Amino acid sequence: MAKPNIISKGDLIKSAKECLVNNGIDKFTLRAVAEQAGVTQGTIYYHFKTKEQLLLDIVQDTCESSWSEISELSNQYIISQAIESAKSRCSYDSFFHKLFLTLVVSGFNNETIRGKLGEITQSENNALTQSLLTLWSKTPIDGVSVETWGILINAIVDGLALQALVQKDFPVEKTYEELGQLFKGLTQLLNEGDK
Amino acid sequence: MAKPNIISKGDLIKSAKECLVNNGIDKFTLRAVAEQAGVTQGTIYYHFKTKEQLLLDIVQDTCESSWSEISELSNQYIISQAIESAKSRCSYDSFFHKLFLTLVVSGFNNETIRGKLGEITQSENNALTQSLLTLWSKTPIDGVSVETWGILINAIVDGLALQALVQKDFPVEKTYEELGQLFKGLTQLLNEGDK
Amino acid sequence: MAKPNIISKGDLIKSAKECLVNNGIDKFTLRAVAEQAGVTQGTIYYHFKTKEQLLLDIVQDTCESSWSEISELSNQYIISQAIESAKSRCSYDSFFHKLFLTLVVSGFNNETIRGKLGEITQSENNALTQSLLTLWSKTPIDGVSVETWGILINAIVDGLALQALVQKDFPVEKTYEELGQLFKGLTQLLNEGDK
Amino acid sequence: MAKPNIISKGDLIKSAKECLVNNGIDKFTLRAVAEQAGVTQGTIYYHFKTKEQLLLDIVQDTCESSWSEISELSNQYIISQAIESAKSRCSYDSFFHKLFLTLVVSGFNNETIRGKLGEITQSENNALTQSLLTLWSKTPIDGVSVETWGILINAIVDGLALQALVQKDFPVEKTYEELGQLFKGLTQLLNEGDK
DNA sequence: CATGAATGAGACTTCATTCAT
DNA sequence: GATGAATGAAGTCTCATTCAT
Repeated sequence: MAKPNIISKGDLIKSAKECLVNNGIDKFTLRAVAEQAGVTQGTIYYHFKTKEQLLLDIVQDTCESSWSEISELSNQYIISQAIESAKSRCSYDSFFHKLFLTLVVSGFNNETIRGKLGEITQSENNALTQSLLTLWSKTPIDGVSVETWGILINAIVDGLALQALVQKDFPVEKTYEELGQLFKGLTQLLNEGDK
Repeated sequence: MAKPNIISKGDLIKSAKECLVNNGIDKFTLRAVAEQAGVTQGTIYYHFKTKEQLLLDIVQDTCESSWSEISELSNQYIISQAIESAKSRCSYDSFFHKLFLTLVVSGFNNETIRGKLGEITQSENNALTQSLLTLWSKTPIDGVSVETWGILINAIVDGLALQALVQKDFPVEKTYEELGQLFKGLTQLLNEGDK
Repeated sequence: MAKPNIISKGDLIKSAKECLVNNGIDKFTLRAVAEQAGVTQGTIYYHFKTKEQLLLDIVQDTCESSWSEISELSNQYIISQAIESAKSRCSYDSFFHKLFLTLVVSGFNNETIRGKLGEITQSENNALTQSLLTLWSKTPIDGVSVETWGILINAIVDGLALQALVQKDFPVEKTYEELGQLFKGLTQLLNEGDK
Repeated sequence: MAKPNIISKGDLIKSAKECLVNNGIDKFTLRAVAEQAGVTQGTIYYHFKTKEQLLLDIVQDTCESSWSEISELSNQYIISQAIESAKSRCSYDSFFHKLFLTLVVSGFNNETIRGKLGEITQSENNALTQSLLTLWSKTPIDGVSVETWGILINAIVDGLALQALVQKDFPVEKTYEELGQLFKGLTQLLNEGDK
């Protein structure tokens, strides 16, 4: 009774991600993943040695997606566009941030996961810093390195997402609007300082 | 064979928190909690109707602790001290943030938990805004309301904690030092603007 | 739905032994043991940490039973009675030897089990040697130490049991009858030699 | 992607035997056999209808090997050489006896296997008896038929092997040395009796 | 108050087996 | 001939939960 459906590893990972986000971490069962993907549990074990390996592959996949976005950012986009993208993922039901935070929490007891998430976060910081450098000749506020600005922006994006995830009526629109103003203000400071 | 040890609900909650943070969410079992507290599983059921209720009580307890800290903040402390306290909890092994994020992730599938965490986050925002108002007569950067500054600071604190949790060598010291400089810088802007 | 039936570890081990012998080693499942004992699988796990531990306890129990028999042998019985007892366990459906051989085969991949079975076998050898020494002043055949006679008798008993287990029509009666004659003959040799 | 390796049934049986002995009966899986043989599971199903059939073929093959040895024994070798060969297979890691006992235990729940093993054992007994008859004109001990001597020798060989399999420091050398003495002694008895 | 024995559902995992290619 | 993808039943084990004592 073997149906060679040829379901790919990628398909399974996608189903697994949905499962993880929709069912929550403690109902993230292989049975649920199998159902979601329309295969049997055995099939999952044909592709992934263990549940942990599946989770690891989810992390890997998530990081790779992030990385490709980051690469585009550093090359083509400027800060304002990065923030625009962050805003679009800042909501009470953000798939992206639910997934990310769930993985972070899983990582608390799995150094491999934790390490990978750490790397990707650091890459984000670096990319943001590079982007800032194309915008600012120097820091707009003395004592705050552009490197740290990169870290802070990333922190703000994650921190706001976190708030939006727990506050149904979080003012995403307003906050991001003013965050934009903040950047304008900072950039203006630089120009004034030049005179 | 009943030992009238008189273990309090609070003791159990404390043990449960430790369990949750140390063992991770998927090894957060009632047996583990019982062992941690030095009682049997039955005892837990004497105090909590279900496991979910225990989790809810953990959230409640955590929120209450937070609330009492917030109250102190609004009344007695100023921003710089709040930040100092945030820095002390920003580390790779932060019990507080591990607990908080674990609860947030649990909340993704439990509106009660999520709601409580949302409330407490909002309270933090408000308290920070109040604190800022005692420091700043108006916003240091046009277009960014003091309310939003409160939100942003809170976001930064959580976002930095998140980074520190996944990056073993995250530069906590340096980042918080420069975050301090940022505040000084902003406050100075206000004073300059006054002239 | 907890019924405090108070089923003892010993009861479970007994059921497990029956299961092992009746169902065979590859159908020796915990479900089968549970059914045999009239409890649920969970109950088994309450008493034994793992399936392997249950098997180990079966071995231990079997060895202890053997040991108590051996002790009686050395103290009260003489060789001929030991052989009588061996004969009674020599059959196509011998519970004892089926169990023993099954454990031996399990031991091929478990040094703990193997070690215990080795110990008990050695004890049997020793006991037999002691028994022989009360019967024979010296060896009836030059060059064969009484120690070795002990080993050989034990080997014969096991070897015959093995044959009986695979040959439906093995002549147990006749063989043991002549084995008795053999001992008589050997003992007689000694007496003749004395003259 | 079919590799016409032309792996023979015999090769698979050999791999399966190794698997059975090395991994033990409960890790005797078709996947393991396939790996051992360097083919995929499907290939095994091309050659054997079921796993049970493979096991049966292992038994068959083992019996045939035994039979050819036995034939040689009856025709060319004398008892002392048979014993020499038995000694060489009497060890803590005897592939032969591990395999044989494993098959015996499997046979407890499979009459086909059991029957075949019974037959081969009986053949061994007969061959030994025939060999003895070329050596002894009559039994060295009254009341013990030469037929029974054949059975007893076979039992000793298996029984000693069993002991060696569970006792790491079983005195194989010494025991077989004295077993040789025993035969010399018995043969001498005959000669003395002739006078 | 608290325990310890028991449960039953469900989790992860393995494995013999099938079948299109 | 042989493979690899898939299945589904069954196995080991965990865990929230119950309840008599």
